[in-house]
Amino acid sequence: MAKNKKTTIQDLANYANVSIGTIDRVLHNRGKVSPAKRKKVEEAIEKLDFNPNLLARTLALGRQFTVCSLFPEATTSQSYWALPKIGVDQGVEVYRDFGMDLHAYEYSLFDESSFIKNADAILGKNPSGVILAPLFEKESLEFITKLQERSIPYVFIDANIKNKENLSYIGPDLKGSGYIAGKLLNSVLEPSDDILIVNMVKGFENSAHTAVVEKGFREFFKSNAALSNRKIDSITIPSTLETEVSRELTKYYIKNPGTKGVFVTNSRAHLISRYHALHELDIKVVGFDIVPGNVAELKNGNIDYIISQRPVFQGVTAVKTLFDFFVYKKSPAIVQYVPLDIIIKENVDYYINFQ
Amino acid sequence: MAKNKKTTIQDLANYANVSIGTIDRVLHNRGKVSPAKRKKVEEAIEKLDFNPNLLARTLALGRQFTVCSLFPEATTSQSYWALPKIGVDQGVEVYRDFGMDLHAYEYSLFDESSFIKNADAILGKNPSGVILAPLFEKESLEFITKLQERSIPYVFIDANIKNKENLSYIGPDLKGSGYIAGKLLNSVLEPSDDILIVNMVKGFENSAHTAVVEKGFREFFKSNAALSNRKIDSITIPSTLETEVSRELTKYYIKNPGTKGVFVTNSRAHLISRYHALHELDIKVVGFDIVPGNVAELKNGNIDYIISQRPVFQGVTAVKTLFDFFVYKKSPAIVQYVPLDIIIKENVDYYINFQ
DNA sequence: TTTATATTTGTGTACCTACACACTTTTTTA
DNA sequence: TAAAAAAGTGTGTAGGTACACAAATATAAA
Repeated sequence: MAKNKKTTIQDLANYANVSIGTIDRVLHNRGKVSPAKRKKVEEAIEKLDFNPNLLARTLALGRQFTVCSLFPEATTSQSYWALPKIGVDQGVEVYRDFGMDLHAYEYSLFDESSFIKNADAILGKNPSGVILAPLFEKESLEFITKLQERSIPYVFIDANIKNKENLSYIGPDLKGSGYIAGKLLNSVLEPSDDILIVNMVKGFENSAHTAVVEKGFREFFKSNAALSNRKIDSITIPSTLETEVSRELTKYYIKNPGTKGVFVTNSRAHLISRYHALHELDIKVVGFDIVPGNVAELKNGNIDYIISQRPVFQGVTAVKTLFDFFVYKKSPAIVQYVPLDIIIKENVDYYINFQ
Repeated sequence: MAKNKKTTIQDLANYANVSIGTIDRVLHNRGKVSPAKRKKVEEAIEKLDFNPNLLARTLALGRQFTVCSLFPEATTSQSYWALPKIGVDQGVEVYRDFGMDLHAYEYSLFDESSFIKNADAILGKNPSGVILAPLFEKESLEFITKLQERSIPYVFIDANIKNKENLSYIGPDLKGSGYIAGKLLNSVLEPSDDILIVNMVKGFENSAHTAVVEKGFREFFKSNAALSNRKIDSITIPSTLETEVSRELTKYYIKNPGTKGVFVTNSRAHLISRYHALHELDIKVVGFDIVPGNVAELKNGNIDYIISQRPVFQGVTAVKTLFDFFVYKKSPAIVQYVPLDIIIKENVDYYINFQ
């Protein structure tokens, strides 16, 4: 053991009777060392339990890591996409003194060309790494092709495109999240109650995403014969405007008065539950993510369960993944599923206070 | 802005036409600077947006932080106390190059004198800070008195002693955790079903702890008139041995056949649910913590809900709290409640894979 | 005005690593 | 065998900060 003080390269040099230059050549396999001395040095490394000091190394190398993020724009501080951004900022803050540096870019979900424009801007920066939320599949593919040409590593966050050369995907297991939603909604319904799945799509978001969530949801009910003869409809509302949402829901509920549970496949459940409250409908709601709107509705009882996919943590993890790759050359797991937190009125505050 | 390269003290010196020595005196309020130069330097700090480089500072100071932890012993790698330990190890690993250094001590829950012995050993080390799980209240009070005499900062983890000079408490809101357990158990029971609360106490653990959890649990049922006429008993089993547990449960269940739900106030729910499975009893179980025994029982359906108080995260947070205090002189919140995660069969794996 | 004292300011070194460069020793080739 | 090439080894410096110490300047006392 003998780890009173940390072993330095000078300690190694003293032990092996060589200069620190030779130590360095051995450590970094830069050749030009006689077998005899190399052996002595390796013995020293072993005996003195040497670990390079990351601080001194970072300082000596003076490297700079520029990371670019490309996310959908957070229209207000209330919206979901504000959260991963906060996480990325937090992560970069931690590694700032290690030379990490962030340029955040945003694209509009209503405008593919804004994605392309920002992607090009990122390429112009020639970053060390990229964090991408690939909600536009086609444009994302073009972008990552160019990243690969330039050997710029990238991670996907929140949404995944499979079988690509991304370093890692950091986000939820979409199918699993739907399955859990199914279990939760089922737990607050009677066996005969009908269910509605609402896909509320904003702009040109990739709908393959919500399709997987829906599939997981339906799978829960299929997995249990006793539950599988319940009616489960799904509708897509191509807007987040109150009037549009209101009209679509009214249209549906008038035709389907047996609906007792709603599953909203993204973070906009509060738009639905507010409608229910307004029209005094006793319908259970399960949705995603701890955004302010959902929290308020959860607390006043209009939403029953929120599933959180830890958006802040996703951002932090994405940054950490890139850093570990740059500095420690550590290859991350290709898929890093975040925990899916089950949030109810009674535990939501603990989550809010800790992010 | 102009943050192309980070501002260094040399940059400040150039801007203010002084030496870096003077810069340092201003930065650290070491006096002996003429008002004129001080003003110029302060202007430089402002204009150039200077932030000291933590790496270089740490290297220059060469400080060493010795942290000692004092936890109950983890009898096997399966037991709860293995988890906070893992967290502490992870945290210390992060800050190792910043001079942080850990000595972990353990005490037996069956032997107060082992607590005293280890506490004395820690005092002998004269650490920079201490992480304490104060499960023996009296002995803990004596220990922290001595820590205070020596001005050694300490944090409580997992269990709290209120109104002490601890830097912070990092752990669950015990009352809230009981309340949530009540809500969860209620959600899987019929209104007329009876409930049993099991306090399984090992050694001389502080039972005030479980009393608070039980109080929170009962409060849930009191808060709702419709639920408050259900029978809720509680028993204390002063052992974790299978034969003891078995005898106590048999005794109770024979006299109380209406029992349909059990709440176990600590991490030993699997001992109860195994008994249920063995005796083919259809009794719902809610307990705490993702220990291997509970995970297995959750997966095979004998436990319905596990509430996790993020033990690993508690350890990490405790270390981070001390580090921030040492290095940034940042005073933490006196109470840092960890999120209370609701774990079911369907989401448990995400939690396991991420710790 | 000179000396003594206090105040202010600058310099050098340590912390640890990485790498360029220079120097020394050995081996190869003419 | 001398010169050239190759291999092996050591030195110096940068990177940013903190602090001891030296130096310079200003103020007070004689």
